[in-house]
Amino acid sequence: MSEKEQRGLSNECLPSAAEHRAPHRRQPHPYVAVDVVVFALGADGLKALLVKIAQGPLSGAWAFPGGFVGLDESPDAAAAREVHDHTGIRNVHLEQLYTFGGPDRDPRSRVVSVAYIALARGGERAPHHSTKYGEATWFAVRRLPPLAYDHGRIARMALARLRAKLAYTNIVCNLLPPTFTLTELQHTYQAVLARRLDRRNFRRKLLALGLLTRRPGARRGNHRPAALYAFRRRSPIVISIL
Amino acid sequence: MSEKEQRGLSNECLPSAAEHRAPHRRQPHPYVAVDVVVFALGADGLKALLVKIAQGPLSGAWAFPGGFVGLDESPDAAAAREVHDHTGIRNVHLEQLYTFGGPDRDPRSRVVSVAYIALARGGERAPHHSTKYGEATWFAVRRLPPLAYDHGRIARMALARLRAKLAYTNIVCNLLPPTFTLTELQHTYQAVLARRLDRRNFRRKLLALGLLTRRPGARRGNHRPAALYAFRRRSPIVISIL
DNA sequence: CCAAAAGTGTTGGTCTTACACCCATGC
DNA sequence: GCATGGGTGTAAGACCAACACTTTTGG
Repeated sequence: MSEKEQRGLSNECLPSAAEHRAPHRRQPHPYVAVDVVVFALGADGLKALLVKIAQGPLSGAWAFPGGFVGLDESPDAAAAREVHDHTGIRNVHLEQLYTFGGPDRDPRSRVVSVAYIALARGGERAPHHSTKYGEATWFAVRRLPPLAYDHGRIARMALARLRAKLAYTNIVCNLLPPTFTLTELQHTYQAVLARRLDRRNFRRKLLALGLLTRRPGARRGNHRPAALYAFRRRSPIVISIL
Repeated sequence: MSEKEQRGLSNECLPSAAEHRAPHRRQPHPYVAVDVVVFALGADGLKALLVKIAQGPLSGAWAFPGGFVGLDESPDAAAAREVHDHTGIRNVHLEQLYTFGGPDRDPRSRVVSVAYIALARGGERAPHHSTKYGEATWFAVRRLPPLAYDHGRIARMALARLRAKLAYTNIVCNLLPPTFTLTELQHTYQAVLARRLDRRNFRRKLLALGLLTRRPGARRGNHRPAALYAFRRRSPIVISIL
């Protein structure tokens, strides 16, 4: 994810180089921010983390965690920092969602915001509450409150992207613990997709893909123990899963 | 860390809390630019527009057209402006590709760049040459020269995205004139995908989808006239095509 | 022995792929 | 009449969706 893009030295040689070479130097220009949609599995379905805006005219409204991109950090790093600050989680899976930059997103100042999706492994955790960060809470994605700014749009796009990628990547491994049962895997799919899948077809398909490997031991509960599996590879793979 | 300071005081948590703090804080922050990969159909396959960097250490190198995003325009508008300035084309199909923003892309000024894909209808046109913009040329995507900055990466990502979207959207309509023959449509797919498709299967599949409508008349050449078709809708549709 | 979840196969329909021949036209 | 691209059908295999019963365990 880290975009170490070497634009090179004087980037003002961008394609349209000449145009902005000197002229735009030192002129007011948009701020750059990130907004992060952090998804996690809760007991009752897929959750997303929201924070309550503490100041300004929109105080009290809910929004996704986010903040400015510093001069010396990439948007990816800024997104990772935001996730860590709000959840304490490091090494979440992060991927860029879309960049929103309309001049009227926020009437008070021009902000171009790079939205990210983050997937937190192993279910929701207690978010960090503090005066610094204000109230933060996990909401069921099906019952999000009204969101500030254009975050409603971000929410819809994030969920659509996540659902789409479930079908053709191994992205789901970022929502699961290292080992899991096939039923847990299926429940994860069902929680994200918000629809039921046929157990027999699901198991056959997933096993046939060869992405999983059997792990020793079993999950024991009140009933018949379930075999444990893990993803053979956690690096992103593009394959037709569903 | 300077990271924290950059982001402002208390609650950078608010994704946009930061935003309304922005006006009060005047500190250096990254520039925002766009880079546009303009695709068009040429007689011998898919083309992309490149401009030659005229100034700076990389002068002489090729890159995609791009430029800074002004305070009062959206990245989308900036991308459209770039395309128009270099090609004279308005109303191209534009879609966001990815945002690149590593801090070390430019030692002198930090630039976060939003990359776009643009599709020019009706084949390549003579690009605008001028002292302001320098030399601009259409290159076959299979034989792009070495590119400045990380534009090689942008090129690979743009082509991969375009190919992927051919299979599940009606995006191809943005590369074609209003009416076209099925053979022209197939050639467009083949040019982008760089592989051959079976004519009978292709025609059956496309017609079965119901996205096309027959147009009166026929394309006459040296041989049997070909029926003309048009897309029923040009608004983006998500459907499995291939 | 009962409840609850784990585990397993088959079948019918649909979709995909591969492939060969006739048609309409301009020259 | 012939060269060229336009237009059509079919058959075999792969894939997908629907569906019910047996197994294992804890209590």
